[in-house]
Amino acid sequence: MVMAPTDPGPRSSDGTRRYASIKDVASRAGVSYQTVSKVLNGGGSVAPATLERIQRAADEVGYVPNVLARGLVTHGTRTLGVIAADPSDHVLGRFVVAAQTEARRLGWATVVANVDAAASDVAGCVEVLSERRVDGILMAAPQAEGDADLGTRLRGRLPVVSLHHIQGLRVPLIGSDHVQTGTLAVEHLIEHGHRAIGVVTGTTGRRVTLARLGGGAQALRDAGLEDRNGDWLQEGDWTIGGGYAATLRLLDRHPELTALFIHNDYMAIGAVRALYERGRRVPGDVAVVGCDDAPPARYSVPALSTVRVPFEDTGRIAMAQLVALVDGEPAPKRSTLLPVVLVRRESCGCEPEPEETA
Amino acid sequence: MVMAPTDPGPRSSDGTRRYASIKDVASRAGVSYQTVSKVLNGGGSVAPATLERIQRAADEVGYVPNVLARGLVTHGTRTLGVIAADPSDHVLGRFVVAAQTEARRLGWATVVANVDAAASDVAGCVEVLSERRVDGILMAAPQAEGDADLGTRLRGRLPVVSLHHIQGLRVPLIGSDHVQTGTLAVEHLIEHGHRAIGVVTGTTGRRVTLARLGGGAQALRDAGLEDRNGDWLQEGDWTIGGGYAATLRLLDRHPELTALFIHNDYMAIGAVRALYERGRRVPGDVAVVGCDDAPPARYSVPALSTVRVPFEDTGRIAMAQLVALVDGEPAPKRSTLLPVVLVRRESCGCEPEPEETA
DNA sequence: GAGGAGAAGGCGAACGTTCGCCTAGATCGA
DNA sequence: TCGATCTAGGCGAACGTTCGCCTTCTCCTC
Repeated sequence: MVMAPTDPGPRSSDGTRRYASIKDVASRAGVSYQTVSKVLNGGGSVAPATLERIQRAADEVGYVPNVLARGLVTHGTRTLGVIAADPSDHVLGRFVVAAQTEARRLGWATVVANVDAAASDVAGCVEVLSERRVDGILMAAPQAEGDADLGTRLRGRLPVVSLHHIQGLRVPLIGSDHVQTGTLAVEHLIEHGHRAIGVVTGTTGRRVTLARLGGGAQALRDAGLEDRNGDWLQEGDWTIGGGYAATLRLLDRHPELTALFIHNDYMAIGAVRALYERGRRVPGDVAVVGCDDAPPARYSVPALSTVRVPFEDTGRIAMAQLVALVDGEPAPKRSTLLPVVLVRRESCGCEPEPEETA
Repeated sequence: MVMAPTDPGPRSSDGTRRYASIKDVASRAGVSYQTVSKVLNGGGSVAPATLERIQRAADEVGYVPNVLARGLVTHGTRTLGVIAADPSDHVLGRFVVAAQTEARRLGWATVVANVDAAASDVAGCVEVLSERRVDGILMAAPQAEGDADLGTRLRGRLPVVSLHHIQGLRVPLIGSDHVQTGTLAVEHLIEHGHRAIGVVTGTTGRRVTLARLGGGAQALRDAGLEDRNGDWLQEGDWTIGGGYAATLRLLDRHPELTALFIHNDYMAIGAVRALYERGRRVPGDVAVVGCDDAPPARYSVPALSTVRVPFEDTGRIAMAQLVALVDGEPAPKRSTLLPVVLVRRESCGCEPEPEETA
């Protein structure tokens, strides 16, 4: 009795298991390897019997195409790179996953290079991606906004679509209407009768921050109120802890404040905690409106009023745009701005609207 | 006057900008391309002048090595793949980023393939990664635990290190001590005098869930209490909303409960909300202990007592282990279990310990 | 029964690298 | 002066594909 081999796959000269190549398939099927290539790519004319034989052979040896070799000759990898900021920021995480799902739907593979919170290594990410000859890049690392190098590093080599501005490089931007976000939030606080409104901002200088700030200021002017600046604004860093600390500073400077506009929901959670520790009730003493509609917002106590940002849509559309770009369609002339919507819950003082259960 | 060319880089026959190859560098430096290869890889003996000339030429044309071509001949890409569950779960996000940072430190590049919450496409991820001939895979998609195919798909081709069990495949596992997590949490509730302890579990059947459950049961037995099952246990799905709903069910079945052990902090946030809506105070009426020490835990109102899980360490160690494996070191015989620690905050009824500011 | 069309599949070259081996010249010691 | 040794760099082949073109059959039509 002959032992069945434990593994039919081909081996290298040193005996280790090797990926089967197109040639292994060919010799097993008794054809030239070019014919195998033909079959695997669905082109050319091949007799049904041969086709079936080749397909079976491929299965038997466990053939996995070598994208490296293919890319070498086709000058394309059908792979898109995503440079993502620290994905534990759920907001970007959702964006990235939506983008990847869309890419797969369109027949493209994606690889993501994550950069840590400090964005210390965007350059490294670009390198990793271009060494692998991705066909395009989706930038989702707002921390890299100030990176002057990035523009030159990316210059013209590859199609790029970005969530944020890139210095020295004109790329299609996509995102939501941050100005509107600021306007909606502050308008709503004004409707509730608030005049002494503090703001916990995102990172200073970041475009989102500027836009949300600008939208808020506009709402104040529209209501005939003066736009107070200076220490009515405190900088946060998008984290819960940052929001907590900024709120504490705000309360020290302006104990008379009755409302808070906070540039994201995580900071808003920190803010609510800070208010709680200082004995202020939300919304009784201080009303709070955040941004993003992060998952905890709805379930906080009190439930957080916020401006919902369509992250999934953004990811989907951004990726679709990138694919179009790679396919040679002209870049859109203007940035894409998705609208946002105010979600009234408890922290602003509204009777909450009914929400369907998740 | 001659116009300076806007871009010195090489172009393909159709006029589009092309990546410079080693041959472009060679002709510019006046040497054979093999010599360029020698220089770029730091091997061989080359005259200092030539070396400098080559390096300058490489800079001038903006040479970026082609990992595809290199991989073709070296049979290795110095790239590790990570299969990650939906990274908007911050907990996995932190793990992944830590792992990637470690890989970079060790001189390896990483690409991550994200799979959505339903884990509908782990197979696709494995495919994407093996087509790209990554040298090893780090699995971080607990949703895929039940995937029977996965094992065969991965079988023996590549070194794998995993965060979770993979059916039909013996791979080094790494994670934290989930049994201890359960024990610590329930012990602590018992210390506070609780006897009627409800549990909101993670996804049924998942190993983490089983382990945390087992640890809790052990704590009860050790205290001479009977381990109540059945409807003292309600299944959540790790999300805030899931925790909220499970807690509501629990309160319906057992209004007499005085404590809750919840298998992660996000569900715990939902639980606190549910208790609040039913008019129960935390910790006054019901004590709550979660797991993970997610960022919001510390800043919730009340601050959430929890069992801290060392995600960053896990990611770092997992990646280091994978690199070792790829480098040919023998696989560790036993799974790696990192210890966890109880963090007493407000929701269990303790005086909170002082914490340093983040 | 010659000519042509179409089907089936083979062949060679190229993609951008690495790697081992080879060669030409310089240096050196006896 | 001869050969040995070293240095600097060239050469050919291979990696796993794709792609355009070529060859051989078979079958049909007039």
